[in-house]
Amino acid sequence: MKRPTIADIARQAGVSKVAVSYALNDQPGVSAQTRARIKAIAAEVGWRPSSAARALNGAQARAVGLAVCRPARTLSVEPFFMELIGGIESELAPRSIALMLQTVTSHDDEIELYRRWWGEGRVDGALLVDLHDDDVRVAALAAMDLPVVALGPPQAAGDVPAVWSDDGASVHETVAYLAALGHRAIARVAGLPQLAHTTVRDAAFEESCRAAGLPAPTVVHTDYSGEEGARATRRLLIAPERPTAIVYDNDIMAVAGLSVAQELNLEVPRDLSLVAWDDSPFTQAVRPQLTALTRDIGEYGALAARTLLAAVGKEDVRHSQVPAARLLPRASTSPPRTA
Amino acid sequence: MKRPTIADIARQAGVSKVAVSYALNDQPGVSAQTRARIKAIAAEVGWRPSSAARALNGAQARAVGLAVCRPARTLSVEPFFMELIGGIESELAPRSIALMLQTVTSHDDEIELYRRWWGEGRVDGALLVDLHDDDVRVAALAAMDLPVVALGPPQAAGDVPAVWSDDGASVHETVAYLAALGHRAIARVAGLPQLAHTTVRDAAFEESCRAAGLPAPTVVHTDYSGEEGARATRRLLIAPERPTAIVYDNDIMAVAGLSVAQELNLEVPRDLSLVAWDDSPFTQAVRPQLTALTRDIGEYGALAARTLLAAVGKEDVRHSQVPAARLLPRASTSPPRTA
DNA sequence: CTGAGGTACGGAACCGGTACAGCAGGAGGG
DNA sequence: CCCTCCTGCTGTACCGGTTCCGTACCTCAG
Repeated sequence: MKRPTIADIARQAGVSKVAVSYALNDQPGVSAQTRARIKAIAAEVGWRPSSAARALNGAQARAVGLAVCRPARTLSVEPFFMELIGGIESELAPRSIALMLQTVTSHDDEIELYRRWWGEGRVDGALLVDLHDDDVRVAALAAMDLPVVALGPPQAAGDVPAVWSDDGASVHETVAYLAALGHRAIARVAGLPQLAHTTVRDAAFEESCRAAGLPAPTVVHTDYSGEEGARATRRLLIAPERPTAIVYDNDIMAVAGLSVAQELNLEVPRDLSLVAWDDSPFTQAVRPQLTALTRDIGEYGALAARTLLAAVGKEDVRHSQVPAARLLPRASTSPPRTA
Repeated sequence: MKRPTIADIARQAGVSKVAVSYALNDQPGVSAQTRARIKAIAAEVGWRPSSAARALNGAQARAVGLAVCRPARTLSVEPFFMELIGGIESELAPRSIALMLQTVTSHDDEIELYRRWWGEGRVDGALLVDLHDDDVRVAALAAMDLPVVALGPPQAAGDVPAVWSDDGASVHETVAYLAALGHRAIARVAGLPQLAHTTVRDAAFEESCRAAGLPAPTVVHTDYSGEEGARATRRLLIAPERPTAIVYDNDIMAVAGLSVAQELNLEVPRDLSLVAWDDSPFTQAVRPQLTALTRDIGEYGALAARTLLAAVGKEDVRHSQVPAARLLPRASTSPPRTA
């Protein structure tokens, strides 16, 4: 028993395929009575429109693509992605639009994947994540007329509409707060240096320190993993002039950093203040609970999805912003002992 | 400028559409010379096969579906899902098969979603996760002839082929280990009681304690969140007969439990031993590092994907197993003080 | 009673591929 | 030299919808 088609329904109802098509799509051209009869039959036999047949007539694919350029097995290191996907889904699911997810290993592969998806008519648009400085994907995607929305700072997105949050403001708030507490030596354990938002945060960090009259900060770049976060922290803490506060680019490195501090017999926050970028259940699960830069990642994804759908709908789409991450002071920050 | 079709290529090459189709699909029926010419033209104009047109001819959708029945915004609480998806992708991506991901809020919605995806020809098969006892989805999916593979214990999967790991063996190993250390009062902070693997672990836990000659264990069920993990731990530790060891059903609750113990001035592992189910960067980031039940979640997803692809290919598919989670002792377990 | 206009429906073409039968022309065997 | 087989290609139908256009019928105004 194969899937029923509108031809089957037409035969049962004693009308033409066309009448069935009109009836099921609520288009004028059939009487209310016939429409009801056809709909009843369609419901009874469990008819579903073939997405392939629809797409063939130039209709939309009702799916958007998301390629993630990270090793398939290390997607999990940050809760960030699942939260983002959750937010995206919260906009797509009610509209019955699916998310096509695929991991790739290089930007070239990613471009090729989008080209294929778009060429094959499998997606109506795409989301670009992990924006790099001078990102090769931006120009490539713009050139292929695929509706795209980038998640990241506008200056890295070129002509592609970007959804972003003002990380610079968050950095400034954090540095100003630490400076007000009396910290002068503030270090930063940053993420991958080629990511555009890392560059933005790096620059803002330096600028904020200068504005607060602090010496230039030490910045260590990592791959976001707990191990590298721990190693960076160790390096910072055994240096002759060790910082009294460290700001981490994600939650897992901050937790790892806390352990290293305890390992070195430093008391947090008395001997060392810690700030985590991105709040998560883990920042609250450890003791002391970590001061964190919190933002609504779900809303970030949701706004990106809404923006993309607008772009798919041929609307003129501009950059749009979600609120910057807010500093949420907890027990891991205090005035430094020497202050 | 719209997408080129095989008709365009046929015109340029001066042959029929059919010849082009044969040439591009490496089917016999055209000379090597013509084939090369056609392929050159196709590459030049950037032709891609329309997935819609192919699907219309009964071909496959080259996509599999995964619906997750959890609130969209709380997908992130466990790294588990991203690791699983990473593993699934590692099998799908090389075959150019996409993963359709959608979150739903009820099992009825989930069934309806699969019915739609399948009816619309958008997916070739589906993965079933978070298996419940007496899961309504199992029978519903089996009835609609959609190739399905369930991730969970076979006894909950009914006629659907399951990919599973022997949680009972892992529980047994853990309890035997704790008993050997001298623990007698072992408690368990479990996940959602309606999940099939929770039931399996609950039963195995009780059975293992009996086998080791220990009193019946206290089991507290939670929603996997850090807050509930903390509350459960607090309740266990302030009870008159408090346990000397606690086994948690995920990593985040274990980390939260560790904090609660420290809050109550209990030293881990001297006063309390802790075991986390599922290893993650966080179990190693806290001090003491947590003894964990570790398994290759990526391989779990990969095996599920391979099994599903076999089922899609009409192969006769049976239950298959990944290795059970192995106990990895770290610093959070030791003999109890009184022993 | 006639013609205009609206309603309800049917016929045919089309979207972009694939499957299958048919048909030239050349090679090879008897 | 004729018949068969193989090669290389074409024509046509088809998948399951949508859209354009045509047409029969009914209603109502003039």
